[in-house]
This record gives sequence, structure tokens and C-alpha cells, in this order.
Amino acid sequence: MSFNHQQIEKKWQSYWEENKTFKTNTFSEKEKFYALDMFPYPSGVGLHVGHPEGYTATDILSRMKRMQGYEVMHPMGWDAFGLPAEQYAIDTGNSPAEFTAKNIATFKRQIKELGFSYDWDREINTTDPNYYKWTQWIFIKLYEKGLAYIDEVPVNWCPALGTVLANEEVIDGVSERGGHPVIRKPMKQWMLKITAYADRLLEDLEELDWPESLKEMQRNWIGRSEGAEVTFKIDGHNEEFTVFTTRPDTLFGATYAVLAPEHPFVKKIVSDAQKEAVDNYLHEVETKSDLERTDLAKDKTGVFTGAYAINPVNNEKMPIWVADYVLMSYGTGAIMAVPAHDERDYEFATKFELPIIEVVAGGDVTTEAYTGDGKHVNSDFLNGLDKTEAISKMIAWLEEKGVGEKKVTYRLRDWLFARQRYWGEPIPVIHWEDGSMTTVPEEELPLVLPEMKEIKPSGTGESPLANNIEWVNVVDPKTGMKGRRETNTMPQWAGSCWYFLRYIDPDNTEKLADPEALEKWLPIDIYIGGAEHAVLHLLYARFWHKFLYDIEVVPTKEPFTKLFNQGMILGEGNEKMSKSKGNVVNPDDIVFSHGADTLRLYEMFMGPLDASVAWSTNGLDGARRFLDRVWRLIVNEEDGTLAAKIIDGDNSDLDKVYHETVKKVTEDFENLHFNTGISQLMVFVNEGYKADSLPKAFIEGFVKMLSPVAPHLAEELWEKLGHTSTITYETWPAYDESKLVEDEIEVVLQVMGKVRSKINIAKDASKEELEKVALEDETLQKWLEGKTIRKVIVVPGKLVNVVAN
RNA sequence: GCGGGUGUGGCGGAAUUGGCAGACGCGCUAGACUUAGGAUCUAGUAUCUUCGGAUGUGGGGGUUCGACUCCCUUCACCCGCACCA
Repeated sequence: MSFNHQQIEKKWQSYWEENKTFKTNTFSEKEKFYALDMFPYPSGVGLHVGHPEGYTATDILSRMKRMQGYEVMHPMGWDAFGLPAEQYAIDTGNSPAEFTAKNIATFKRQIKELGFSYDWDREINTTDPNYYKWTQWIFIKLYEKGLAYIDEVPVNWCPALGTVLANEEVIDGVSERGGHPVIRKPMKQWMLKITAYADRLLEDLEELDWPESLKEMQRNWIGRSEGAEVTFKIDGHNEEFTVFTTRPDTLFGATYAVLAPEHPFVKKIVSDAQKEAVDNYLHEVETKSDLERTDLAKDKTGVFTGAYAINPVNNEKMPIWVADYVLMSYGTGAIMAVPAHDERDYEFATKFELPIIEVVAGGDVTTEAYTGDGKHVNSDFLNGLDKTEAISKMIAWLEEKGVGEKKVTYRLRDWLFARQRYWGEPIPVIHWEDGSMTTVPEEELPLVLPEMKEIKPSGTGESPLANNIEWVNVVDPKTGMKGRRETNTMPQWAGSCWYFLRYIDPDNTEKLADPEALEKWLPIDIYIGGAEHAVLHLLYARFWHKFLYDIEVVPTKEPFTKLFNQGMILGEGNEKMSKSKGNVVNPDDIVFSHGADTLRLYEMFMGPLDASVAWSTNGLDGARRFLDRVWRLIVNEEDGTLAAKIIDGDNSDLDKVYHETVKKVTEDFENLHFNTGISQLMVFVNEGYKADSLPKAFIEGFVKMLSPVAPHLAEELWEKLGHTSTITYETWPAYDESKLVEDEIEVVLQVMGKVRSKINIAKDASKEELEKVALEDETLQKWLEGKTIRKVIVVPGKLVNVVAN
């Protein structure tokens, strides 16, 4: 008979719930530990086996930290706005709110059945008006500080969804959800000025304990580059344009200029002779999707505009071309082309037979672009200088002449913050009939999303809210002026930018959260979630946090001190789990058949937390087998009492393995090496089976160490061991360093670096002693026969290596 | 193409600073118990072998008394970015 997981798990889940075992005391005297999971979007399909991986990791840490005397904040909530609920509403006519509530209920049940130690009194939901009141409040603050603005930008307009999509929601030119075609269309949009924080977002990465790869991704995303802006006059026009370059030192080698097809000057400067060619080219580019533009990138295209720019350093005339290898969205949308020292310009110049002038020596510009460093040539006052010197001298020259300046640009762009959707936080802004615009007064927050009978696209590009005349139209009670509410809502990212703050003080009606509480609990000690949020969510959340820091709402510059990305759980065939492949494992089934403890244990034992490992039914069975073995070691199966082997006294045979286990498990869990920590628990159980007697103190220590991983089983065993209340706040075991080392240790004897023999010797034997004993060893002597000893290497406590030939 | 990472038994994976490669689990083999075993317990399990040993951490080379670990080179796979001036 093995243990009855269904009964035990239910019993302890009820116990924890009734006793509010995991309730966090906000102003506890204890040291704090804040363990955060990336809260899920409660989709209609329910929990995936991938979810519990990260959740179990943080739960293990939380449970261990509680036992180590910390006050632990370990909350859960719902990122519940989002397109699927809206799509569902449009398709079925049902309410997104009801649909979402139902999904949350399912998620909550599933998560509770896994035995995570969340403080459910802190549960938050981004769609709750009491929550999004503060999301709206933050928006108003951003607006007041000039960080939210309206701009007309080309957006991804999806006629089928009747909405605008963010770049990250467009995959290969079609919408991520639904796969509908997407076209580009200019539209008035709310933007957040994240670029104002670019430098700080970049610099402060240094101090974060995050995976290096992830920090690198953020650095690349921000894409800072230093250079200069240079202004070019246009020959025969009273206009000038500005280019950005990282190599102002090569200005003497600039032989032509290129404008992006979307550049406003293109149409102004084009000559009559070239007009038709340019128009055709622009039309061709417009009809290409982004994908096609990338695909065709291998072969550069472009057209001469007929206009010439004047190179400010030498007054040479440079033809201005239009080409789609220059992007409107980066820099100024215009470049000076230096074909001798830029690979793209070189390729273009070669194709269109434009001149190539070498200005940096060191390469062979007749065969390829030279991008390395070297002495400058053909460059007047820069001749003889190297790259760094030439760059600063040129910048100084440009600034002096007023035709350029030092400039930093970023790949990062401002954040498109408006969505033409119903199911999102309403943006608290009113547009008045006199053309002015105000935010909704703070005391009127939350601006509640109105319930609507029918949710359908307005057809105009506005959100379905535009259909709700009653809600949209407002009259100022004081002046009688008419106004119209903003119909755009916020993107899903908004609510997840600050949810970890609200957990700290979820019911506060006066403030986003009590500053004293924030002071105690920030920053977050560990944040675990999927790598898919490596850039966007984590960058946006850092941006908002820094803003809140600036307006003195939060006390820290960064929200997440330590972050870790869990890997993916793949299907048995080593492919991503998906409905279409039919290889999806449902956590409910596993909880039913094997139990939550087994699922938790298995997911932690599969491999390192950051690795992507295939699901294995055999492996799952193995995890259950281990828990059964633990049960049988401790419980007498005949009558359910404690096993007779468990004694009150000592068993010195188990001293070493027990103390080793305490040490390894403690350190491994702390470092998120759950697979190796669990393997050590297995080693202890194997030794326990071999032993004649099991000191009760060791068994209690073992059950405590098992409890973060398999909490239900551990509580049950703890009760069998004679305790009457939860194991949650029992003291985490300590180890005795002196028990780890034995007096006599095994030393390896090598000849020429190969192990030939082993001896047992006192652990503190001296070098001389070791050498002597080694050379006297019979087996070793056999190997040394007929050889001359050249050298003996002794590593005390480890090995003796004899070099002989 | 650029940036980051990973390559270890039949499989998932272990291995402080260079010091016994393969912990632990899965699978497999044998034995015990058993009416039975797809339960449980015990033992074994990298490869080759003339049973002395020899070889072995993607491939090739190097440093070292000694390399999974350090260096060079090469191949494969994964992730991110994709003309970023």
C-alpha cells in the first residue's frame, strides 16, 4: 500500500486554507523575502504543465525561507485583459468579463490543487476596477510629466480584427492571433516616451543578477549607438536634411546620400526627370510586406532622386538616392553613404556604380569595404589620425561650423500604448470640443470600462467603445462644454508593469500602495518566469518602475534584483507541446493519477530549471516511486504507524550522509539547483533503506527538507511523527561541518596521471608521509617496476601522482 | 550575417579552484519474494577486450605530472536580433 495522494492532498490544502497558513504579515519584524511568479494570462484552455515549473521553483524557495525564519511574500494574480477574451466576445456575443471570470476560476482551482503556498488574500486581477484605477493613475502621472503623448504613427492595421496590432503581435506579416493579413496605416496613437529612460534602462542592467543572455537581449533591444548628426544642404533647394552616422570621421569618403522611402523630403526634392522612377519605386516598396522587404534585402534596390546634397566638409555634390535599405524608424531616416567603409553602402555603390573613395587606410577598397581602424587619408585635416581621434576632431569641426553635433541614438522606440480594443483599461482622457484635452480627474478614478451588450469593432478603427454613445459623450458640469472620451484602451502590458507593487498592499484605496510597506518589501528577491518575456514585459516594467521611483512612489530604482528564466517543458517527442500535435499534458490528469507532489517533484527533477526538457511518463512514474519509497521508509504499512526502524537514539552510520544532505540540499535549493538537491534527498533515502535504524531527528530533518518540494506528503509524515501543527514554520535543519569529514580518507594513487591504486590514510597526512606510503603501495610498485621515478606530485587529501618512465 | 548559449552512456542529466568522468533518476539485466508481477527488495549496467588491460565527455590540435574543465581551430544544434548607418 502506498500513500493515498488524493486524500492527503485534499486534507492539507483544506488545512492551509482554513488556517491561512501562508498569510504574509506586511509589517513583520522578520527579515523579508519576496518570491514572485510571472502571473498568468488565464486562457480558456486552463493550466499548462509549463506553468507549475516556475511556480514550483518559487514555492520551494518560499517554503524553505519560511523555515529559515523569513517573512515571505508569495502572491499570485491574473493578467486578465487581452485579445482572446475580446475575440471570444465578438465571436459568441458573450461578455469578456464573464468569460475571464470563468477562466480565472479554473486557473485558481488548478493552481490551488498543486499546493502552492500563496497568500490568497493578496490575489490581484488586472481587470478589477480597484486595480486598474491605479494603472490609470500611473498613466495620468506619465501624461503630467510629458511621458505620454499622441503621435501619428504608421501602425499595423488588421482589417479582419478591426484593430491595430503591436509589432510583437504580427508574425510574418499576419496577425499572431487569427493569422489575418495586416497592412500599415497611419493613425493617431498614444505613445509612452520610454526612450527618455533608454540610458538608465541600459546602465542599471549592470547591477542586476539576471542571466547574462537576457541582459544582452535587453542591451541589443535598447541598441544604443554613439555618433554624430550631420546636416546636408540640398543643391538648388532651400532645404537641408540631417543624417545620423557612427563614423563622422569618414565624411570625406561620403559619395552619395540615401533617404528612406518614407522620408518626407523624397517627394519634395525629386527632379522632374526622376519623378516617375521614384514614384514607381515608392509604390513598389509600399506594397511589399515587411517580410518581403527583408527577403529582398539580399539584393539592394534604390532610385536616384535627381537631387544633390552638398558635403559640408568639401562642398562636393553628392547624389541623393532613395533606397529601402535605409529605415525611417532608425536615426533620422537618412544616411550619408561611405561605400569604402561600410559594407551595405559598398554593396549599393557597386551595384549602381557610384564612386568609392578610401579615407581610412588598411584595407583594399577595390575588393571590399574596410570597416577597421587605420590612418585617415584623403581627409584634409583628419589625415594621419586614427579612428577615435578623427571622430572627435570631426565632431568638434562640425559643431564649430554649426553643421552637426555629437548624438546618441537608440534602436529602442517609444512604446505604442493605445489599442483599439474594448477589453483593456480605458485611457482616462477626454477630448473637448474646443480641441483641448484633459485627463480624467483623479477623484473620478477608476474610469470604469462600461458593460456592453454587444462588442463589435466600430469599423472606423476606433475601439468597440466608440459604439457606446452614452459612455463616450461627456459634458463638463461646470462649463457645459461637450467632450468625447478617449476610446483607445491600454495594451495588455500595462497591468503587468506594476502588479508586483499592488500585492504588497492590495486593498489600499488611497494610494497605489503604502510607502512604508513598499519600503519593507522592495525590491523583489526572486522573479521566475518564461524567457518569452525577456525583453518586452521586463523592459516595460523596469521603465514604469524607474518612473515611479522618480515621482517617489517606490523606493528602489529597479524592481527585480534577481531574475531567472525557467526552460520549456516539451512533449515526449522533444517538440513543443501543442494541441495540433496532440502531445499536451494536462496537469489535472497528473494531479489525479500521480498527485501534485509527484508533479512538483518530477518537474524539479527533470533537469536544470533553465533547460528545456521533454516530458517523460516513465520519469514521472519514477518521481512517484521515490515518494512511495519515502512513505514506506517512515510509515509502517500494516497499520499506518511510524516504522519500527525509527528510533529515538543515534545511528552514527548515517551521520555523514545526513549532514551532507542538509548541506547540499540547502545550498542547491538556494541556488535553484533543484535537480541535484532532490538527487541528494534520494541518496539519503537509499542509505536509509540500508541502515538498521533511523534516528528520529534525522527523519524529521529529512521530512523538513522534502517539504518544500512535496508539501502535502511532508505535512502528513510530520503528523505521523507526532506533531500537531503544520511543518511550514518548523526550523530548517542545520548541518555540522565536523560530521562531513571522516578521519580517514581515500587517496588516489596515479602513475603518469592514471589511477592505479587507492589507499586509506589519515585525512591530515603530510605530503612526505603520503609520498612514502604511496611508493610502498604494492600495486603501485608493480606499475613502477623497471621505471625511473622522475617526479612525485602530491595533493594532500586528494592524490599522489608518480611520473616515471 | 551578427550576438548569446549548448554538445558527456540507450535516455534526462551529475562532476568547488584543472585532481577517481558518468552522482541521482529512467530504461535494461539478473536474483529474491510471489499463484502472478508492469508491485516491492537486492545486485549489476560507458565501450572494446586476448580479462593483463585499452579506449572514452561533438571532431582535430595544444598547454599540463594530470583537461568534461584552460587555449587555438572546426563541426552540429538551440535561442535572440535581422540592412540599426
